[in-house]
Amino acid sequence: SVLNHKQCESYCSDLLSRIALNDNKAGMEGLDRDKINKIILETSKGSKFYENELKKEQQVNQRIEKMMEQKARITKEQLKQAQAEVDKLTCELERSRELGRVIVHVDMDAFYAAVEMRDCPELKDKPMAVGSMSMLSTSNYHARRFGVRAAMPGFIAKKLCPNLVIVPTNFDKYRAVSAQVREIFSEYDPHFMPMSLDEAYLDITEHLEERKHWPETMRTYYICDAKTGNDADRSAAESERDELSPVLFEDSPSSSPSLSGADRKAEVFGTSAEEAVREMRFRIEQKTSLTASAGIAPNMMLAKVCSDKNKPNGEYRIPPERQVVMEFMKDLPVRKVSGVGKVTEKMLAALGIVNCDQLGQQIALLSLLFSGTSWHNFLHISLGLGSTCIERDSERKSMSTERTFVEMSDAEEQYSLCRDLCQDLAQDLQREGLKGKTVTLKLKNVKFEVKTRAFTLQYAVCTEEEIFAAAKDLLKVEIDSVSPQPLKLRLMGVRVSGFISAEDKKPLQRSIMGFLQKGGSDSGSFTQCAGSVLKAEEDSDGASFLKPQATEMKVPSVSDLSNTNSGTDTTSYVNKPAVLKPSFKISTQVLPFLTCPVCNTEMKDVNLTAFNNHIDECLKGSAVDNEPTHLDAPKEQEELNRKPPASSSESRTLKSSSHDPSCNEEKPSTSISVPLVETDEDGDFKTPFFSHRTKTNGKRSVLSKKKMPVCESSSKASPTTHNLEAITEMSSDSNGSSLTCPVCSQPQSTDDLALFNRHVDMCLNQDVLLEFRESHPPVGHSDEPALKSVRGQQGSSPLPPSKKPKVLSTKHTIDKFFKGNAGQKV
DNA sequence: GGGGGAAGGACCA
DNA sequence: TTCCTGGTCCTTCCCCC
Repeated sequence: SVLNHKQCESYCSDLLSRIALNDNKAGMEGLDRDKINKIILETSKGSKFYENELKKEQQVNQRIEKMMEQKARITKEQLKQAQAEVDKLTCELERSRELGRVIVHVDMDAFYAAVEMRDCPELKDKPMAVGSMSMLSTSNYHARRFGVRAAMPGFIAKKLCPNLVIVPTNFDKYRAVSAQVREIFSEYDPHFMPMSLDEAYLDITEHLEERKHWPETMRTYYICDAKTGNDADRSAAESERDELSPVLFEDSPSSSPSLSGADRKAEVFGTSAEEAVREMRFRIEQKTSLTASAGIAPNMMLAKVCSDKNKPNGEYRIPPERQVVMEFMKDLPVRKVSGVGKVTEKMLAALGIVNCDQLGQQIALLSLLFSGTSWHNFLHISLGLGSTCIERDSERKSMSTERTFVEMSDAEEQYSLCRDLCQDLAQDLQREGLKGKTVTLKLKNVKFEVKTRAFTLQYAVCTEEEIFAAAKDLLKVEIDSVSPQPLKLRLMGVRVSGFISAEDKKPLQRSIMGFLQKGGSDSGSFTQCAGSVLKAEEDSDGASFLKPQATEMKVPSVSDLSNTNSGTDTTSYVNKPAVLKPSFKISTQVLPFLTCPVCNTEMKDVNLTAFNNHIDECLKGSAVDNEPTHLDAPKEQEELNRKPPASSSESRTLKSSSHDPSCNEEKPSTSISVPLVETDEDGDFKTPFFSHRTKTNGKRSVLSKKKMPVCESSSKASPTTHNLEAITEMSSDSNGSSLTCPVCSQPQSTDDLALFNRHVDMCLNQDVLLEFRESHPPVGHSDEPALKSVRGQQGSSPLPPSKKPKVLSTKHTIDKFFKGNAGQKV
């Protein structure tokens, strides 16, 4: 109501250019676009989706404006220079033009729809689509006449075509048909490149060479007879299909024109490329009752364009002659070329470029307006050049899973979904034997705004727990960023990328467990990264007991490690047993013997809780109890589950982790013993497994740098938790001017915290640590961050050598922790 | 200041 | 009532040399 006429017009024009009918698809020629667009517009208007599309469109318009301003500043001299460069490059490209390969792009016609029509013949004459009211995957040619096409929401399609039948997708079925088709592809090119279930590139150059010498019998195919041979069991409906593919209309071309005669029994195919491809399509139709279209050309770019030329059930060939290629490209709309989407199309249109001929004429200008990659691509397109080598077995770069749902605002539900996604993804990763270092969380809010948040771990992960540990922290930041408002989501996804190569999977360094088991052989047991942990499980049957503990040990995350149980825990999602499980689990493990890194006492048959307690005692400087106590698992579990009293020394918590809703700040609970916490270069705490940065509301923040609490509940932490704050409290004298070294119990001046830190470092460095460091130079991820957290990074940086700070800064150690947080006490 | 890596957004099929 | 998956490119930022 506030828009004037002109604004309204521009609004509609923006809308249309974005969500209007895209009739760049076979079977959609000559439609009444205005009428269809009006319906789409009316149905979409006012929706959140539409508003977002409009926003995106305005961004594109801004890009175009910027581009036009840039264009206006280009001088004749610049253009001349650019033209010279383009000419030079064109000459080089012409010289290297390769026309010797025969590349085929095969595309099944309306694939999903065709499969459904085949299996349900009554659909054949009706407009139908596959998908749901939310989104359609594809439509048949009847429906396309109404403007119904793939990637259109079902409810809009219904407006366009009220009689539309929407069939749900059945991917198992499509996969099975796809496998049949691929079998045929492999006979023409064993290394064909599938692009999706219904599409593939083939290089049939070698096949054609061989084919030349084939006798006619090898090129003869018999028509499937439903009443004879192997297909005797086929139903009447199936027999009927053979007469006409479900995607074909009565006047559609047949893949085998000569079959229409009286002699329909056999078909002999020639030796040319066209004949070979026609044979392939014939065989596909015989085997699946579905038709395919194909493009034959000297490169992939051209073949792809060609396959669309005579759809459905047709093929088109560009012979390997430069002149013919150039002629073909001349009138080709740029949008027909794979890789040119609606944004690029609009940007080029703003420069008066619609077809490939115009594109070729404007390359010099484009070279001044677009990136090198982009304009080189434009130049290739305008010359009709493309890849002549079908990339085989290219490595997967990422794996992800995402889900769209009705609005979800409840944090607990969101965490639960996040875990489900991680579980699915973990299964997929493990199925393919992949492990990746980067975990990305994708969120789409109810306004359709998409955000991705990622962090890269120090080692590759593949288990649900590991992925979730990272993903939930990313999610937490997003939830917190809008707090106290709820985060309203409509999509969530998790991705793992940065897959490691085979050699990276080798274990590099002993873990803290190996370190603590001084003298014992830890090779093949605990290893430094999750990937290696799994390897250890595979390699060492005898070490199977290590499996859950070793894996789960990696799980603690930022939130696990940065929250001290404040006593008000039950409602918080991070308090779910599933999240805390790792901390519990590890403490129940009983190991043959461990060596205390402080007093160097060897302890036999000790469980980790007892061992932890022992180190606590050592660090407090009190009497060392060399007799390990065994806590039985249920008792320990009970203790760990118990809420710590506000001020009590009775409860012994190995490490607690919770989120206190009353406190907005994070509180790290940094146990000195087993739970793994390390500092980053600045001495701030971070999760032991990764550091990451993320951007929230345009401002970068470092998730790992969770500042110490200015939170009332911090003082309520159980003293037996032994976080650094507690140690400070215990160690500092009454006037706060000195600290007692937790190792040697000697008072040290705090005038220079760096010196104090160095002193603690020296104490800890002695004996076991020194020996360990000498025998285990830091490589990649270290599993001893718990110790590092109190002694700084000196000599034990988890960073690879290249990233190690040259100067051992005083910043990144305990002093900063004291200054920044418990600093007031100091 | 440049190179390289990470993160995040956008585009495309 | 507007999908899912995966690849690529570009920009920005930061660290390191």
